[in-house]
Amino acid sequence: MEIMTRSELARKCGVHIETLRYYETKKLMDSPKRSESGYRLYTMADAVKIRFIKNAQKLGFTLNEISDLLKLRIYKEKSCDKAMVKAQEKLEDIENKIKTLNIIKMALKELIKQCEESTPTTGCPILSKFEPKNIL
Amino acid sequence: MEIMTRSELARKCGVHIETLRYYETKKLMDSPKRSESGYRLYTMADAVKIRFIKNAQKLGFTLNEISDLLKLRIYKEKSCDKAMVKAQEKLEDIENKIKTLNIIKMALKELIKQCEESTPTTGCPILSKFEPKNIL
DNA sequence: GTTGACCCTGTATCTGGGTACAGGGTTTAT
DNA sequence: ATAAACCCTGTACCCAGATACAGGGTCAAC
Repeated sequence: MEIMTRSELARKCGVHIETLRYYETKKLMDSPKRSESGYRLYTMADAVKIRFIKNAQKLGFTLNEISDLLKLRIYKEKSCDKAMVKAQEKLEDIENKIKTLNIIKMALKELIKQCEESTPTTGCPILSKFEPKNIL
Repeated sequence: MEIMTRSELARKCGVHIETLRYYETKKLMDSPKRSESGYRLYTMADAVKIRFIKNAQKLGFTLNEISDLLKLRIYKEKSCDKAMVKAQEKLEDIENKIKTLNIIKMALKELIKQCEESTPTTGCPILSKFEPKNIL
């Protein structure tokens, strides 16, 4: 299992076969060695890389950001500071997203509450609340 | 200002001119009346609709979902129940997103903490944490 | 020795939410 | 009366992150 074909690596890592080629064109994976007949030959190092990418995605990093992280991984010396900065930036990013979603959540809850309290004659507050200039 | 041209409506609502045509093809806006020469003629009702769409987007609704909401707006009678169900579904949706982001936030914080505690000899924990099979 | 399961490349398509541009017609101001 | 500033249509392009498909080559099994 040390050397794998494209579909084997894809299955092993739980990704679509075409995703591997996609990552290759995106320069996230480097071009693998080829067999005589041109088949891509992957190793465990490639599996590790895929997991790296997928794990970073789970933390909300985009493929472009992951590309930067992967470059850090190559220059292991002194890369920790940079990786930490990126992690901190991403943390702020995530925290901002959470704040925004909380505002949205409150607005939705308020709408639903008003809707529950409304009388049939006054029309739907949800629909009419969407009409003013600014709701958030 | 009762009757507006495309760029006037766009400016008034703070959207790109082409967005209006885009919404028209997406059936979010109905085709406006035309002048003799074929120019689109918009009214305040269209401005209200754009605001409706933009406000619903702020609450995290997709254009497809907004399309459904707009249909409810037409059949005002008995539409409140349906609108409330959609709002509740969206609320759950938002709450799930917040939960996921909180998990991500915690994972990032943990990584950063480990990074701060690490010694230069052990390598970057952020980068090596991205390698195992499951990090969340 | 042929059938089926792979692999290759290039290109197209998808979702979502737009934006841009070409090639033409119109309106408005000077 | 002509130039700027609009408008029209159709189509292409953008981002991200893939996924699909066509038309061909290869490999392993029976």
